[in-house]
Amino acid sequence: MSSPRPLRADAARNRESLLVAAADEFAERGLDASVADIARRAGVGKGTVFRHFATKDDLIAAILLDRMNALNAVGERLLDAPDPAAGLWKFLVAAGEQRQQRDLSFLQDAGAANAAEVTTARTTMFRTIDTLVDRAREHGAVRADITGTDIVLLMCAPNYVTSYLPDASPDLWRRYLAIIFDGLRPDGAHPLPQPPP
Amino acid sequence: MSSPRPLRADAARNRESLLVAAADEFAERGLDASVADIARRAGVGKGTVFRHFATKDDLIAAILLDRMNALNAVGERLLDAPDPAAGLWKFLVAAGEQRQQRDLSFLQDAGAANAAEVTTARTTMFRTIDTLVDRAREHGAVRADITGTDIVLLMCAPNYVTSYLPDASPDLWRRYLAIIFDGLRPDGAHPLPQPPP
DNA sequence: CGCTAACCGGACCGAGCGGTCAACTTGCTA
DNA sequence: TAGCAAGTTGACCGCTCGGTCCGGTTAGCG
Repeated sequence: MSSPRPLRADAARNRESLLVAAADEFAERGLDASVADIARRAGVGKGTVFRHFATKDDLIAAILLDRMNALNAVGERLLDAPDPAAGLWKFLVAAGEQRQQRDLSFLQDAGAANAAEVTTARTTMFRTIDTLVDRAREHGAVRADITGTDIVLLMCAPNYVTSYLPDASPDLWRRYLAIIFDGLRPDGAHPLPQPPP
Repeated sequence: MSSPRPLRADAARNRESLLVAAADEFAERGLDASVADIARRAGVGKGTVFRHFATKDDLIAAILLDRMNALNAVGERLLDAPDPAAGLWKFLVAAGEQRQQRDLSFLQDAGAANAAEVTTARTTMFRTIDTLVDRAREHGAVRADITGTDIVLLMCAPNYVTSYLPDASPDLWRRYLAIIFDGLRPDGAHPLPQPPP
């Protein structure tokens, strides 16, 4: 199901430049960074962008896919960690570091987030996290009333909250990840007012 | 420094319609809801929008101001609550409920967020929260290494994380507020990796 | 080395945006 | 109730955007 013919050398180079230029440009200017600016940053013409990605949404989907696959690789490597609690923690740190380098969370709001490939990558990630959390729970490292979905939602929060303070330490998110992680621990847990989603 | 002449009756009515129509439209379509759509929703012409608010940013600033003032009123009323822990909790719930009704957090990203009036309202809110947190800390209800700024940042998180699940219970944010609040408690707290901002 | 299919670039298009303006309507006051 | 300042309106402007297209360029194979 992949390409019948490999990309020409220059085309492959341009595709890669475009992907990183687009990621940078989106990180700086937000969701409505213009395709023209992305092309300029990559050092190619605007037409080249649309040759590689039929629409702007397709470009966003490709970026999303790259990042999710990277995270999935980390998660799967952590699945058989000796200490499940540390495994979950390391996964959350990896996710935070990815977003520290370039916060592209808002790309999830674009229509591209529903593209088939992105959806399957997301499903894979959800399943990985579910397993990570199950093991940590069995190990007594997280409270009983927490699910994988809870972690999926909460993992984005630390970077989000620090984005309101653009000139703070780039590592500040680690503080809030630690606070939230403390809230996930079994000791001192209070009953939750709402069931998990 | 206020208006030398009161607004005409129909103008005052239109201004109010515009404010709620704009809030609704922004909540539905995000930051780039068009002025034309807002005008249509309010049942007025586009020119009327610009008579009341010189630019789109001014309109956003007016909405922001309304919401912050409402929250400030709640906070100040809670300042002399008998139980400081409950006071802080109630404030966070009020903030969550405001965002549950209409999530307009992204308006903070607009240039309008730096308008003079908005900035002073925000400063007021920060000071109120600082006091709320100080009292709760003295009362032993939150851990010693937490500041008011921490709460300012974290208070937005519960609604944010649930926005990734558009079809979940509208009260789901209360679950995550409770988890985060558990992380703020003194019992079972682990040392934090980063200093407060 | 020469041929050609793949690739590139940027002028161009229509749509939609924020904002302006001059002609028209209406609430308020004397 | 008459007059007018205040308010309203929608056509209009300049601009930027995502996306198209075709003439010129180039990588790679035989």
